[in-house]
Amino acid sequence: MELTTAEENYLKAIYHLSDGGKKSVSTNDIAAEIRTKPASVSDMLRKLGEKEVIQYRKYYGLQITPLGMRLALQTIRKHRLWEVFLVDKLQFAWDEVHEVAEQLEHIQSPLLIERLDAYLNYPKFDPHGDPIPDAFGDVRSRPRIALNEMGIDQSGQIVAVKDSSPEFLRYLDKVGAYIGARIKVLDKVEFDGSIEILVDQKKNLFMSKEVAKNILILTL
Amino acid sequence: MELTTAEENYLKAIYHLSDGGKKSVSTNDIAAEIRTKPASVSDMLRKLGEKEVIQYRKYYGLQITPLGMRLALQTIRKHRLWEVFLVDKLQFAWDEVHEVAEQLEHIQSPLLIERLDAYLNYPKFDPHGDPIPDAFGDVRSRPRIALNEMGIDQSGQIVAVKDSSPEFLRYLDKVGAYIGARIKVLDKVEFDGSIEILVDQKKNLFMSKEVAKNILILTL
DNA sequence: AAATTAAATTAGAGTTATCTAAAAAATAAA
DNA sequence: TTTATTTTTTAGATAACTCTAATTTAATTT
Repeated sequence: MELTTAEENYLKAIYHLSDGGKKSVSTNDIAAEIRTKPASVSDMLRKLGEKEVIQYRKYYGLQITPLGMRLALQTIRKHRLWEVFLVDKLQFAWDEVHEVAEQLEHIQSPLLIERLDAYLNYPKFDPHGDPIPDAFGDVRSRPRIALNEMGIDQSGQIVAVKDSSPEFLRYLDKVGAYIGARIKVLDKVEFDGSIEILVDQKKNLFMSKEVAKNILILTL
Repeated sequence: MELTTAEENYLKAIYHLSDGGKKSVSTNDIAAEIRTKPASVSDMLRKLGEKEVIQYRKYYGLQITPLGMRLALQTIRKHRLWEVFLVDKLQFAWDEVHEVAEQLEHIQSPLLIERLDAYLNYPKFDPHGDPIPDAFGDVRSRPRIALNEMGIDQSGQIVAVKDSSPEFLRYLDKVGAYIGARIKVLDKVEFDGSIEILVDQKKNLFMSKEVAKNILILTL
């Protein structure tokens, strides 16, 4: 089964929006994610249906097939491995990698990915803390909750971010919140959901709910 | 100036076939090189002419413009840097790199290429001995002649190969002819142009003219 | 110089992916 | 439960790249 670059991008978007096949996804959602028009999405869904990577009944909705799942995970694996390469080997900052990885993920060469994986020492997570599927598509995911859902005095470790936009990542750099940091919730403001945390037992950090929602924590 | 992947491939082919803008190139030659039909080439030449990367007068021929030269060299630079990466870092054999580099060369990211170049320690030649243009498109080319053009008793060093097909490169691996090897011409057969050489002062090697033509030597 | 052959180009059509505008179906509201 | 709204799909165009078949131009041969 061979997918075009566009098809891979749609499938990846569907995988992400459906949270790995769990939630249902709308045509409009996909259009927004891919930054295209709903009409284009409809057309592509028909094609993806014909290729049997999704099961599609028009007006009703879609479901990723096991084949589609496998292919989506393959693309995600490639994307995240390239991100690790860019950060670990080429000194990219974590907010600079997405766009380039978006291109690199479409390179077709199983040998290349095998070798890259080995060269990087079989990393389990990308620079944003997202798990890298192995060659069989298996994902070692850690149970994690958004920072805004933690209670006062609860402790944990930042393991990933939900939003990977350069704007958000640069903000985190600025305030010193990085993946791996130990944190403890000091206070929560009921009114607006903002939160105060202690980072690495030495630095107080105050942030809005909007920010906290995009920081994922492994609780201790 | 932005070129599509297809345009980059055509421009690269034109650059190679014209020997860097020296020789004239025919529509048929380009079609053969790109493995496409002459009709497609005509169409593309018109487009490349409009984009002013070549000067094109139909039925007469074409000439690369300085702009086209710069863009072609940029693509070649990327191709060869990726080849070095694949061989030096990912343990690819020199006959396995071409196809993958053909894809990687189209990744658009100036930062990526800068960083890759630095990471590889600013290599001057790719695994086949071809010079890598620097960021300004300057090429440090060495004067070199084909092995079949050398005279008896002449010595030199293998610096590059003309043919980069897996078949040819694997043959060279098998007989122990590698880039960097010191060689000396022991005998030449007038009848068929075949040649006998001494490799690294210890190994005798007999080869056809067809093979010798594709081995490039830096004479001492 | 006319006729033949070879090379290059145009015409017309197909594929992939996109769009706008219009129509159809499903959902929400009155 | 009819009406209104939102969502989704189809219809028809466009752009990039390719092809086959037909035509035009250039080069060769007689």
